[in-house]
Order: sequence, then structure tokens, then C-alpha cells
Amino acid sequence: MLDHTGNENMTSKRKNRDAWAPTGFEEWGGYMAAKKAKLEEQFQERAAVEFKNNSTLFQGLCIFVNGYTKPSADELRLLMMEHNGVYHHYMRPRITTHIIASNLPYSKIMMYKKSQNPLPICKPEWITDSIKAGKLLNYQDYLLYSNHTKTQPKLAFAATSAKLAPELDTDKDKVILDDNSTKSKEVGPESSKPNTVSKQVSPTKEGGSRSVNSTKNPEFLSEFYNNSRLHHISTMGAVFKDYINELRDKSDKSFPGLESLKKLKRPNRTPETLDPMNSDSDEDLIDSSLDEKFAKQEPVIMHIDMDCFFVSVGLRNRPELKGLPVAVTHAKGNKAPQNASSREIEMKMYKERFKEKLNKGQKIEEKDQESSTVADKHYENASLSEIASCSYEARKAGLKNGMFLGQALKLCPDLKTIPYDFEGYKEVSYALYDIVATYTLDIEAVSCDEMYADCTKIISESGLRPLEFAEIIRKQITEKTGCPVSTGFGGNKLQARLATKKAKPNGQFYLEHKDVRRYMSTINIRDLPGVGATMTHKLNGMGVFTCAELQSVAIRELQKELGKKTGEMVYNMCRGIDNTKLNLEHVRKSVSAEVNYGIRFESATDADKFLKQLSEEVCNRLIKANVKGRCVTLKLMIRSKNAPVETAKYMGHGICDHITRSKNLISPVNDLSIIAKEVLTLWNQLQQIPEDVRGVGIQISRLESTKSSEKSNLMAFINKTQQPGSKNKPEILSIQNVPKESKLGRLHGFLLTSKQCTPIAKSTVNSTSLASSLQSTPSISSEKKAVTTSNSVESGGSAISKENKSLRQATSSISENGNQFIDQQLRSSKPESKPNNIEDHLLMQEIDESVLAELPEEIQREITDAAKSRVVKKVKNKQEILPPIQKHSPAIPKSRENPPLIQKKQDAYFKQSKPNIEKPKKSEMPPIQEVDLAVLLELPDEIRNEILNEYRAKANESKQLAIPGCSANAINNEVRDKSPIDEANLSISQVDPDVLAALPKDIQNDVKDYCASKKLEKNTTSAQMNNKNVLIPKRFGTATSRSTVNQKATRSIKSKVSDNGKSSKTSKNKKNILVNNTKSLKKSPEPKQQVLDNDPGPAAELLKLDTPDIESKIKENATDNIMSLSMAAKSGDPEDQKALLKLLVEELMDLSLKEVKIQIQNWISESDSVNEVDFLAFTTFLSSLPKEKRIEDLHVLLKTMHRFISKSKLCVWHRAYRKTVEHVQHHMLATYDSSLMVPSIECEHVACSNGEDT
DNA sequence: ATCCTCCCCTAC
DNA sequence: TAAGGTAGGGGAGGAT
Ligand SMILES: Nc1ccn([C@H]2C[C@H](O)[C@@H](COP(=O)(O)OP(=O)(O)OP(=O)(O)O)O2)c(=O)n1
Ligand SMILES: [Mg+2]
Ligand SMILES: [Mg+2]
Repeated sequence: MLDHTGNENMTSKRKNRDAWAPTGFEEWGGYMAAKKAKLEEQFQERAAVEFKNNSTLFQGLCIFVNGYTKPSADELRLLMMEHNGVYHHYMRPRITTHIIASNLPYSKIMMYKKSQNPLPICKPEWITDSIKAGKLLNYQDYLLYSNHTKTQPKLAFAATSAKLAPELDTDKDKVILDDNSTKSKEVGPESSKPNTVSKQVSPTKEGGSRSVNSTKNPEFLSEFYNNSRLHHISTMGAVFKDYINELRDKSDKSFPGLESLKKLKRPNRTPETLDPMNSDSDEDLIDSSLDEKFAKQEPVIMHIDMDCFFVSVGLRNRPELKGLPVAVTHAKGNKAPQNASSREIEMKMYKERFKEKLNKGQKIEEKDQESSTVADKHYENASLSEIASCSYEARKAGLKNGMFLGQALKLCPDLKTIPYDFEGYKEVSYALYDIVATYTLDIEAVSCDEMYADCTKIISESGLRPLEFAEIIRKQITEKTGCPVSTGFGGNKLQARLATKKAKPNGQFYLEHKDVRRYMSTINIRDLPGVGATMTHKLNGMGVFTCAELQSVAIRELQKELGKKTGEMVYNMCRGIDNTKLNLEHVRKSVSAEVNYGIRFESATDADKFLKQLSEEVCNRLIKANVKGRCVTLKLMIRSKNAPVETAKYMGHGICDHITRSKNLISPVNDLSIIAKEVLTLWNQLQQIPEDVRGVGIQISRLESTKSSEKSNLMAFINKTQQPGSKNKPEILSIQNVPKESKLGRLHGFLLTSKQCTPIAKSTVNSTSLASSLQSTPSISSEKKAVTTSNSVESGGSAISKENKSLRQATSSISENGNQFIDQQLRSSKPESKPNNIEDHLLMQEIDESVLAELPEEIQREITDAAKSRVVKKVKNKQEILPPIQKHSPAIPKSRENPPLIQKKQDAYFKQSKPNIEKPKKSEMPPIQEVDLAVLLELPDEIRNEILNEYRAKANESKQLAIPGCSANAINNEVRDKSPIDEANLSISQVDPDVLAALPKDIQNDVKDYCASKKLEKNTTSAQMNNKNVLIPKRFGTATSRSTVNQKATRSIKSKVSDNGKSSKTSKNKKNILVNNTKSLKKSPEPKQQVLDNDPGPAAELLKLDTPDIESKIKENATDNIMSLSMAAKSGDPEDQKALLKLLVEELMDLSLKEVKIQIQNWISESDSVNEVDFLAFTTFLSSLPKEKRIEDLHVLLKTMHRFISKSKLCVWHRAYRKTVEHVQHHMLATYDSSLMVPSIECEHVACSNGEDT
């Protein structure tokens, strides 16, 4: 560890990245994104295309997308579907016809090439260009490793670079031979591609630098991600966390693996009951069996982890290397003439830094020595390529994962290196997870090769001892994957993990309760999970090296040295105590993308360009994850003052300083234009020299789900409607909101209408803030650079600066946006002091950001400009009238000038919680009062119904959440103050009296009941909230099912609403929403709140009038929908309908079970209305399964459908489900003379439950 | 006292 | 050459 640590420290900053699924794991993450496409839409589009054009463009083609591609794998999948092609999520030996990739490692290309049936590997442009051309172009013109030059498909003279080129070409020929160049159109598209092969080929002189450099190689980003192991493992980690959620959702609760275990044991003993008796065994068993019998009080947690994962996977096809020291790396071993000077310097600096750190602690000796050792090694020309994983034989020589290859070779000269095989890892990971999932779904995915599973039930029900079970499952996994795996069992996660460590390699171990204490004392503190190099150091400084020694340290002492929580954790851990539960429902809290390799900007333009690319990357990930975020953070790694310009490691980041700057947005966003703007603003604020940038990262936090099921279409709906002309979403609020009261009112109820606010103060505030921000910006910018320390979030000033800059230079393209940004920033720059907030409110009131955002850019500019001028004026006024604002800016001395202001403003609106905090998805819907009825009424019935249903559903949810005293007033006040959007969760509860009154009676009752009955629940809920690990009862919330409410989320509620100058925080309670609400109510008397309250009044009235009608309409619509569904088949254009239906059904027939599930999920979860065509298609499809003898599949699919529909509170869906089941049963009876056991849907609405649409 | 931001640390 | 990402817990210290 020291060694590794050392390296890490050297860089001094390492961070992780996330992954996004470049390779192709995206099956789960719905795609939806870019286009918001829903499966429905996809189907429709596809059907339409097929039907009309009967596009068979790709008929007969079966593609497999490997690695990161420009049109993402998902997009390609859709394109294939639209044109009658087939998309494979995995390479299928004799079925796949083409491999699509933007770039592949040489090893991979070779692999494909050598395969028995070499398949052509084409660039994704082949697909897109063919579509554009309306005909299938010759794929040979798009071969990945063909000559890049388009024109010369077959020749590979690329030329300069040469070495690889020839080989590649050769490969190509071999691989691709089959097809002939039938023709090829010109190659326009690929012209840019000469580089595609670049990765490997181009390394010619200048070319070499190009291929790697972020600036010079346009394909840098994708190439980098495609080759980054850390990116891959992060991505896969996220994928498997989702996968587990997915499996759990789909589960029918049957565990075949567990069942077979029961059978195994039964012969010997009677089932569970007798287990205790069984005691065939030994010590362990007896205890455990007793426990099992009664309460299973003793939980049994399993930790399972593949042995030297990457190596094991790689050795599957290299049996000759088994038993030898092997490592997985990019480099092959030889090489690397690096500049010794850089190494020397970096080493020196590293040492210095290390010493500093150590000094803080106390001991240093050993480490110093070690570091020096490392340093020595550093001087040499050893390879600085990192070893991802090394075999246990290699570990005997001292090798460790993460170590540099050069260093490793010194320790182990015989080390064999093998290349990465990311597809292989994924494959094995799936096998691992799938096997464990046959025993239980109480799984917490840790990474692609590791997880925790609660085996309490398995052990008790099967009667097996942990180690017996281990034997079985390990064997199963090894047989299936060809890779060794180790497992550890214990009473908690810590014990299980330590047991696994002891079990490795290829073993198993059960750390029994009685042995815990004894065993713990033998553990080295560094082996405790969570104790890394730094903490080890600190503890070593205290004379602590082992857990035994650690046990003798008082908790106070530990907390003093390590912090409160950390101290306590360590105190417990060294005793084998670990109270953390398995985190079963994984909920993402942030999405980020960063690159700290190969970053070399030569100009501000380079930096801008890359930031935009990275923004795009993050946006894509957000979309893929179905989330939007309200906080944007830019992370930079900047070359340290004395660090060499040329890093020791080729294209590495060297020794750097880290700088972070974040900004809160008023509303959640996943829009590229907005995020890019914010990022560029932040970048400009940081005022860094482009040439010194060595790393860039963008993180989006404070996420909210965008899934319709979860969030509702309200936002989307509102966005669309709100601003007529606008196209985009409501962005972040910017300070300058144009005066569209109605809009504001709807969207951001809290803001209230300006009327309420005291005009003067408010107006002044806004203007002041803006002005201050503007003014301050310049100065600030200069300051910031130096700052390594963190500052307040964003500064309005920065925004301004940005604007200025944008106007001047770089962001010219973005200039338009720039204005918006500025606005936004200004907004964000809340007034620190309350006065500022007030002003902000005024501004907001004046200009609705979201509205603004939607307007054409030109208009936006105008407005923005006008606002600015206005602001300036106001500022002046304010200064006179309300000095506070300006003062504030200056007052904010400490951190960045304006930033604080901005942030505060935002906070005031929303209450945000920390950036990290996320709220449940629910929150997206604005309080119903805010919904503009007029707009609502204008909407199509379907949409209107959806919206209303959403609210209704939320009302239900609120109940669940148990907002006890959810008297609307209090809630409303708070919400308003904060921001509707933020506290989505709250929004549910926010129902204020007026609104409540406006609601249909049944809903009213529901709400009341909930409030009354949920108090109890609330308590429970709050308790759960406290515990991160606690699963949220997803079953309840329709959309929110998965959202876990956590403390932070709750916390957000607290928004500090600073009224005038007073900072009245509505409530702070993290845990108790109710409390918060209550507080807010009490505080409400404040001016702002009152104002707010007033506003609602009118709106409420409107609602009342309209609501009833709407409600009824909704019901009607629902009915209509159902009716239409049944009718659809019959009416319409019979022929067309039939043909379309037939096509769809055939399509479904061709899909794998998994794919169909995904389709079903998308169909249901992406919309609140039932798409008739899809309904008919699915129902017809499912009804035809009995004939196909696919009963298993039918069963699974119905469960899938049930699962997702259960989440929907829409009766329309419930009915659709019943109808489908009815139809299916009919066919079941006809075919098998028996019906299928399927779950039924339960609905609160009696009419729905009883009714039946039929 | 509690919040919030900017880090730092840890894990894979 | 080399592909040093990513998510989340937590602490320090300023602001309220
Ligand atoms: N610094 C690291 C650590 C890990 N990994 C990758 C390669 C590993 O194979 C995989 C799993 O990590 P583990 O910690 O589980 O390590 P191994 O599986 O390699 O070995 P062990 O047998 O100790 O689990 O993650 C990596 O690329 N870089
Ligand atoms: Mg492992
Ligand atoms: Mg592991």
C-alpha cells in the first residue's frame, strides 16, 4: 500500500471517474435520452418507418457495438431497429454480422481477426451514413482499421505512421475479407477518420503526440475512455448496482438456487425446523442452526470477490500462463524513454509533499524510506504503465494492483503481461451476479467483481452451513466463468470482508462470532476497509499499527485525531463491529466525467472545446441515468508551481493542485447547452492558464430523476407549455427572470409574485446582486486563480466575468447562452443577506428563467441585456435605497466575491441540501397551486390527465411519506421559499389548504387520511431516512418507489429562506420533515412568506374552479384511453393497423427475453398514458406465447409488466394490465386448458380495483 | 448549533 | 510511452 500510496500521493490527487457505459452495458439504462425517446416512440417511429417505407435498409444485418462509439450503442440500436436490422448486446458467434466500433485496442482487433469467422469491424458512421444515403453503403469503406483514407479502402498506406498501419491493414483484410467492396461511395464521412486507427497507428512523430493529446486528437475522449481501466471498472460498478436493482424489481421472489439447496439438505434433515438439531456439525453449525431456528438473529453476510479478477479473466484463454506471475497492463514491458529529469523532479516534489503530510502526523520514517525507494526506482526508465491486476504468484514477489509496471518488473523480472479484455470482464461479472442472484437478491453490488449478499435466509432455509454454501456457490461460479473466486462470511459486512481477505486466493472462510475478537486483534489496521494510507499514517503516528493496538485507544482520542464519525468508525471496526447495513437500493447521488490524462491545452480555445466535449459526455450520462442535476461542479488539476511541464508519466498529470468550483442551479438540468454554459462560466471564473491544466472533471449533483414514472411529466409538460415559443427547458433560474408572473407562479411558487414582496427592497436586491456580481467579477476572477482553497460556490461575479469574456472571446459561440448564464449566475448568487434574496426574488419575478430559457436566444439576449441594464439601474438605486446588496458583495469578503451571493440566492429559493444530497425524484412536480390551470386546460386530455394523476399519486405518496402535520400552509411556505423543484418530496406534502380544497374530494380525503395516518409512518420514515441503508419502501410510491429518502434530502427542506434581511431558516430538521414544515409555518409570518401565501390564494381559487372539471375529465380520459385501446384494433384503418401490429409482434418475437423486458419497461415507465399500439402489440405478443410454448417467458414477462405497472398509480395502466392478463389467460386456456398464475394489480381506487374495464 | 462548500480520502 | 475514473463518506472552516 505504501508504494501505491506513494504514487498516488505524488500526484496528490486522484480521483475516480465514473463510468458511463461506453462499451455496451447500456441495456438497462434506458436510452431515452437524447430524444427523450420512449420505447413507445421508438416503436411507433420504427413501425411507422417500416410500415410506410418498409425500410429494410439493414435487413439481414446483425451488429454488435464494441466499446465507445459516437452515436452511442443505444442510438445505434434504435437506428438498427428502425431499419429492420438487428442489434446484439453481445457478440453472437454465428449470428452477428458486423462489429461496430469507433476504436478498439489493437489486441482486440487482433482477437477478432483471429477468430474463426472474422467479422468486419466498422465505424458507426457506416450506419449513420447509410441512413442518410438511404441505402446500405459499402461497409468496407468504413472499416475501422482499413486505411483511413476513404478513397483507398483496400490500401493501407497510411503512411507516416506506419508501423501499425500495415498490420492493421492486414488484419483488416483478413477479418473483413468476406465482403467485397461492392461499391463504396465516397468516403466523405470518414475523412476525418484517418485517425480512427490512430490510437495505435498514428504514433508517428508528431502524430504520436496527436493521438494522445486532448487538444490534437479529436477522438481523444473516446479513445481515452475506451482504454481506461478505471473508467471501465467504475462504469461496470454502476452498471451492476443498477443490475441488482433491476433484478430485484423483476424478481418473482423465486430463487432457484436456494430451492435446490433446500432439496440438497432435506434428505439429511428435516427442513429448517430441525436444522438446529442437526448439528451434524461442528461448532459453528450448532450456533448458527439454533439461531436459524428461532430468529436467525444472527445475520450471515457473505462477501464474494473474484481473485485477481482481470488476470483470471485473461488467463482463461492463456492456460499456459497459469501458475506464473502475470499482470494486466497496457504496456508490454519494454520501453519508455522518459525524461529522467521530470521523474527526478516529480519524485522530489512528491517526497516533500509526503513529508509535509507526515509531519502533520508524526511518524515518517518508514514511509520516507519507502518513498525514497520508490523514488530511486523512479529515476530509471521503467515503465510507468499501471498494473491493473496481478496474479497471486506475482504478489508473492511484492507486486500489487496499481503498481507501475517498471517497478513491478524489478520485483519480478519474470512477470508476464497480458492486455485488457473489458468485454471479458463484463461477461464474467454478469455470470457472477447472475449466479448469486439465484440464491438471493439481498445483494449490495460493490464492483464488477465483488458484492455483499445477506445470506441469513439462505443459511436458515437451506440448513447448510455457510461454508457448505460457499463450496457450492464457488464451484458454480468457477465452473461457469473459468475464474477462481473467494468468499468470506461473517456477522456483518466488515467481518465478511475480512474473511474474504483471509480466504483468498480461491478459498472461503467464515469468521464466526465467537472468533471475532480474537481474529480482529491480528488484523493490521491498513487492512480495515476505509483505512487507507493517510489514516494508517495518522494512526501509526499514534503508535498504532494493529487492531489490537487500536483497541486500546480511547474513542475520544480517535475522534480527536480522525474526526467524530471516523474516529467512532475506527473504534468499532477494530473490534469487528460494523453497524452498516447492506445498501440494497442503490440511488445515485452524482454523475460525473473527468479526464486527468492526456490533457494538454495550448490555448483558451482548446480548453473551451474540451470542456464542451466533456459537458456533452456528462449530459449523455445524465440522460442515460435518467436524471437531471441542480449542481454543476468543475474540477481542475493544475500543474503545481514547480512541477515540470513535461510529466514523468507520458501524458500524465504530474504533480498538480486541485481546484473545484461548483454552482447551484435553480432547476434540475440535463441539457447540454446549459451545462456547457455553466461549465464554461466556472472555467472562466477559475481563471486558470490553459497550458497548465492537467485534468478536467465535471460533476453534476443534487440529482432528480427524469423518469416519467418517477418524476412525472409535469416538469416536462410545464416546460413545454410554459414558454410557448421556447424549445428548451426551463433552465436554471437566472436572476433575471422575466416578468411572467404566471409562469413564475406556476413553476416557482415560492418565488411568489413580485407583488407580495416589498417592491423596493426586492427590486433593489436583485439589481444589487446583479450589479455586485458584475462588478465583483473581474476582481474576483483574478483572486480565484490563486486559490486552491475552496470558495463559496459560484460567484455571481464569476458569471459576469464569464459573460464579459464570452462577449470578448472564447465562448463566442456560446455567447448567447452566456447571457443566460450570467443571468443564472446572478440568480444563483443569492444575496447572502436576506435583502439580497429579496431582491433576487424580485428579479426572479420579473423574469422567469425557465421562460427565458425557452425563448429564442435572440430574445433571451434582449431580455437579458435589458435586465442587465435594469439591474444596473437598480443597483444604483439599491445602493441608494438598499445598500445591502452591494454591500453584500463586498461583504462577502472571504470567499469569492460574488459567488456566495449567488449561491445563497439559489439556496433561498430552493433549499438545497448539499450538493451531494439528492432528493427523491418525486420532487419534480411543482406544487399543484403553481400549475397554471389555463395552461393545463389547454393541454391534450391525455397530458392533462397524466398531470393530474401525478398529483393525485403524489398526494398518495405524501401520505406514505407521512408528513404528519402536513398542513399545507407551512409546507407551502417553505417550499416557496426554497424552491418547488428542490424539495420535490415536500411538494407532495406541500399541498396547501387552498389547494387541498381545490382537489377532488376523494383526493382530499386521501390527503387527510394520509396526513393523519402517516404521522406514524413518518416517524418510521424519518427513522429510515436516518439510516442510509434503509430501503425505502418502494412499493408504495409509484414513481418514487426507489427514491430513497435520505437525511440530506430531507435537509434540503430546510432551505434558508431569508426573508428580508432576516435569515429565517424555515426549518433545519434533517430528519423530520414535519418539524421542518411546522417551523416554516411558524416562521411564515415573515413578509415573504405572507406574500407567498397570498399569491397562492388566487391560484388556488382558480384551481378550485377548474379542478373538479379536470378531475372528471381525467377520469373520462382514462376511460377513453382504455376504450380506445380496445377499440383501436378494431377501428382505424384496419389494414394498416393490422399490418403494423403484425410487424410489432414479429419484432417482439425476435427479441430476446431480456430485450422484451426492456421494451416493456420502457413502454410502461416512460409514459403515464397507455400507448395503444404498444398495448396491442404486447398483448398480442404475450397471447401468442402459449402457442409458442414459451410459458416461462410469458410468466416472466407478465411479472415484469406487473412490476412496472404496479409502480404506476394510474388506473389506466392497471386496466391495461388486467386486460392483457385476461387476454393471455384466454389463450392459455385455449392452448393448455389451464390458466397461468399471475399477480393481480391492486389499486386504491375502488372503481379501478373492482372495475374492470373490460 | 447547523449549514454549506471545498476539499480529502477511500475503494474498486 | 499510456490511457492517473468515479462515487460517496466525511472533515475543516467559514457563514448564518
Ligand atoms: N488499483 C486498481 C485496483 C483494481 N483494479 C481492477 C483490476 C482488478 O482485477 C479489479 C478488481 O479489484 P480487486 O480489488 O478485487 O483486486 P483483484 O480482483 O485483482 O485481486 P483480489 O484477488 O485481491 O481481489 O479491479 C484496477 O484496475 N486498479
Ligand atoms: Mg477481486
Ligand atoms: Mg474486488
